[in-house]
Amino acid sequence: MAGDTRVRILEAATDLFGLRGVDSVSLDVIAAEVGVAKQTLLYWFPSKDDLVQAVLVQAATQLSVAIEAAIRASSDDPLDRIEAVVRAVFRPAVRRPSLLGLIREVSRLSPAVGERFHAELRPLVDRAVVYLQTEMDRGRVRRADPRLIAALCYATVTGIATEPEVLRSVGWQPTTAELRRLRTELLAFLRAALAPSLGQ
Amino acid sequence: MAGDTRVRILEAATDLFGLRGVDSVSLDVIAAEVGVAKQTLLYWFPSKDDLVQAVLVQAATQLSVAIEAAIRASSDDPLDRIEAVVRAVFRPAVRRPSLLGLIREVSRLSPAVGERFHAELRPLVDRAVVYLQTEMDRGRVRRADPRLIAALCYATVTGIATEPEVLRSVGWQPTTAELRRLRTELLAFLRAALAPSLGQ
DNA sequence: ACATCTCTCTACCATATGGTAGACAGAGAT
DNA sequence: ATCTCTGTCTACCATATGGTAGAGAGATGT
Repeated sequence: MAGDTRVRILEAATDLFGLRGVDSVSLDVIAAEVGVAKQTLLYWFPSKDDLVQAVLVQAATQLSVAIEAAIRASSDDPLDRIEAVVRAVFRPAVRRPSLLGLIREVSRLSPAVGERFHAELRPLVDRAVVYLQTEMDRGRVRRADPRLIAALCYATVTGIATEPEVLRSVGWQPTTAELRRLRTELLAFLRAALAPSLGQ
Repeated sequence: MAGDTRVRILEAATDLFGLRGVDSVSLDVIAAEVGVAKQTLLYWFPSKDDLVQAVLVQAATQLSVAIEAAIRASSDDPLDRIEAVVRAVFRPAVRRPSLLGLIREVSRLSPAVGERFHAELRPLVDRAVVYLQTEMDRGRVRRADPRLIAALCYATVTGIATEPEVLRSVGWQPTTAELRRLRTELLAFLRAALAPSLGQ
């Protein structure tokens, strides 16, 4: 069972960190969740910072992979492609609600950890910005600052996926039917926001 | 100077909680920031939970007031009105970046605190949903689920305002000029997302 | 048989944290 | 003058937390 414990620790830590925040989750709690002594955690990850970093890198990798696959599988039309990416992010985010919440934690951690995390995602971001720019030039996406459009799309998706409070405020419930509605509305929202305006 | 200390505690706590998270900020740190003994905090707010609650209620009230004023002062057109609200939220959010970050904390706190916070904002949310519905009926806002549209707008604004990491990822810098650009793009994004589609 | 390596554990420890107890100083009120 | 109330402080405490030291059990290689 080599690595089994390590994997279980990573999964539990991902959920707990993403759900309740890194600082609010103690090593004891994670250990209890995994069903192991705290020492075992510190054997696999020499310090809490190491564990946090490993969790973040793993999350970044998972998202990257899902997104890359969605891009390759999608059609040529930019709005379809963006929809495919959103769907790809939405799926793991729903199966594991802590995933995106985790990313919000980055801003609170040490700059070093944040830097490592960014390095992991940088190529993806850069490509997205370049892609948006070319599609704007071709008139298939509303002309705007591609950097900020990328950030806004990300903020919308992450925001809606990580703020259960907001959805609760408007009477939304986390059922499958409601979830599908939410995804549909999210996609329509983004399509409208990105569609080229008529005067070009 | 009655209440002066109390106010200073509230302000420091708002900033620190919003910036670094409730659990990561100790009473000692807040006390040091205010320049006062920890005991003085516990004199004004009997426990940390009480302080958290007070901070949240104050933030909710501030936002409510700013939004109400913006609504009253705005024109009849729904997109203009929404723009006015966004500007109203954007201003305090920029002056005090911790304000919106604080709201994200709600989901992590005890349900009781969350409930109290929601009660404060509920009327505002309900009115927004009703308003969106009527404007959709009048054909001045893209037809969709008004509850989810409200949540999506909120997620977009909050997301972009509270995720400096994302903006940094795309090379954005927090200068005044860039800030204006961001606000402009955000408003254009929301306008596009909310404008009625042409086939009605 | 022995040594080594891997993995998990129990037993501690130093520090930080939320909170209690109570002293002390100043301002009115009587 | 003394009592009381308000606001701030110092001294302390119980607990939780990240981390260290090192032992024990089982597998593996020689």
